[in-house]
Amino acid sequence: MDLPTRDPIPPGTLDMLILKTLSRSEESHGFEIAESIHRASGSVLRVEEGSLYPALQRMLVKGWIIGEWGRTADNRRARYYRLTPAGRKQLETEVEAYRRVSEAIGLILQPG
Amino acid sequence: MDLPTRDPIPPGTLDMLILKTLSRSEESHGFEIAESIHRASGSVLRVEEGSLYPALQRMLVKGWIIGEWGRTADNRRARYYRLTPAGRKQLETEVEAYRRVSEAIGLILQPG
DNA sequence: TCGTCTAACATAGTCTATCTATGTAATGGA
DNA sequence: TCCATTACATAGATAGACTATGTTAGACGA
Repeated sequence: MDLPTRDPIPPGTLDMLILKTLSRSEESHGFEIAESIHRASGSVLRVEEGSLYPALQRMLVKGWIIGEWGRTADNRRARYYRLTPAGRKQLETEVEAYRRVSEAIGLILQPG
Repeated sequence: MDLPTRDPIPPGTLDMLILKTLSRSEESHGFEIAESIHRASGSVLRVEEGSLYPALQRMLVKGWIIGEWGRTADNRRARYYRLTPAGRKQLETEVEAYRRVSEAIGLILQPG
């Protein structure tokens, strides 16, 4: 029983989580982003690669992030992503909507 | 511009919201459930009929709710649903998972 | 230098769940 | 008799995350 605690990413929140993760690091490559989300969530959430990379592609196309090929510390190829101003704006929008809906659900779940 | 404030139901939460709504009323028919969710959410969330009725069907099949045809106050046909013990258990499970994931996302969204 | 391992990226296809659009039946009122 | 409304129902579209699989290139031991 050493499987790590782990829930799937709720549909609709992945972009927000990636954007938020990028917002607090100068730049990151894919694996770093996934690890970062896992760690920052207290090991509750894990992004699968099959979700992560398509999401990064979509966000590149939308102009929310830019990506540049580079080298990791141990000299491997990796694509480094960073937020654009549009991405920062999008993050704000998504967090706002997330909080609104979250509070609404909280109201419904209240005991009573 | 009198469109009511309204966000879509986040995927994966509809069953929980319906179960919770039923848990606080002896019994309700479909329209009442939808109105109840809308009202209890502070008019933020609205369940579309095309989501509501299929969800009720699924939950009938799973044995989480039972439904009986009856009459509304103004003598219209309506199907009245109520929770089963299994439905009550399911509600607990879903709320627990929802809170766990919610907190995890909250951690990630923390400023810093 | 050979062979294997792994990191990192990529994508096709599937699945789940909500939404839009549409339709039915039944009741009450004009 | 005709129409509006309530309540239920369902087909099809759509979105988004998952599983499964594949590719590439560098690391590293023998």
